[in-house]
Amino acid sequence: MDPVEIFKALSNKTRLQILQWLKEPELNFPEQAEFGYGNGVCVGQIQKKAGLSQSTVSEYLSLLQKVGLVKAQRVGQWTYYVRDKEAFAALSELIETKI
Amino acid sequence: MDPVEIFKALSNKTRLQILQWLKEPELNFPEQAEFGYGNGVCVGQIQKKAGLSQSTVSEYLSLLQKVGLVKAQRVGQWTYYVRDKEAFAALSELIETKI
DNA sequence: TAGGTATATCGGGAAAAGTCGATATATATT
DNA sequence: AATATATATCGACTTTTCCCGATATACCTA
Repeated sequence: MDPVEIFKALSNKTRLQILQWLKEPELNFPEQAEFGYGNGVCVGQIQKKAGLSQSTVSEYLSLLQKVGLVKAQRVGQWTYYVRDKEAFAALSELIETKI
Repeated sequence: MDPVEIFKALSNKTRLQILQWLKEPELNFPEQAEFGYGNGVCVGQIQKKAGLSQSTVSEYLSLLQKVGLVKAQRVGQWTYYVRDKEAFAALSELIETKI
């Protein structure tokens, strides 16, 4: 858990938006319904909603995963992403107690 | 309160360090003692401890103030900075509830 | 008002981040 | 094996950040 890297990851409007969307997947990614939400939301859905290029969104997601804010899971040809709730709780705690 | 700007301000080792120092001024800025801690810690003390140039530290502090993480107060020729506790509480809250 | 001290602002060069299109890789289907 | 689809990686270009020295401004004191 490197705070500087985490804050860098959060210093971007689109990435922040993605995280907010992932807070309520059913609401924000209705097209994901036919594949279920059990594993998370796949890159394509997120890319479509973000409106940036496929490569950019893929990089953003892997960055968010690298710093631990989301978890990724490959299922078939899809990679599903979910918000990591514990990471946010830990970050919140850190902000009040350490910074 | 613009989250992206706040996170940008926090995305720097030195700025993060300064905020941590300001959490315990008596401990981290003993030389400030002779002027008291009532108003906060002045730029010179912070600059000396950070080891970066005067201009850089001055800019960092005014950036931290712009996004609301610290409060500044001019007293004579000195500008004193203090951590804004409420801002951190609000940020912590935002991280758990909105992001 | 002249000089000293503390802080702020400006201009710039180097490094990092943002973003893209092109291409590579992994998996699924025929 | 060939093709199609989803995702990842690469190379390039533009914008932003980092950090400095030089200079300006504000305030204090003689």
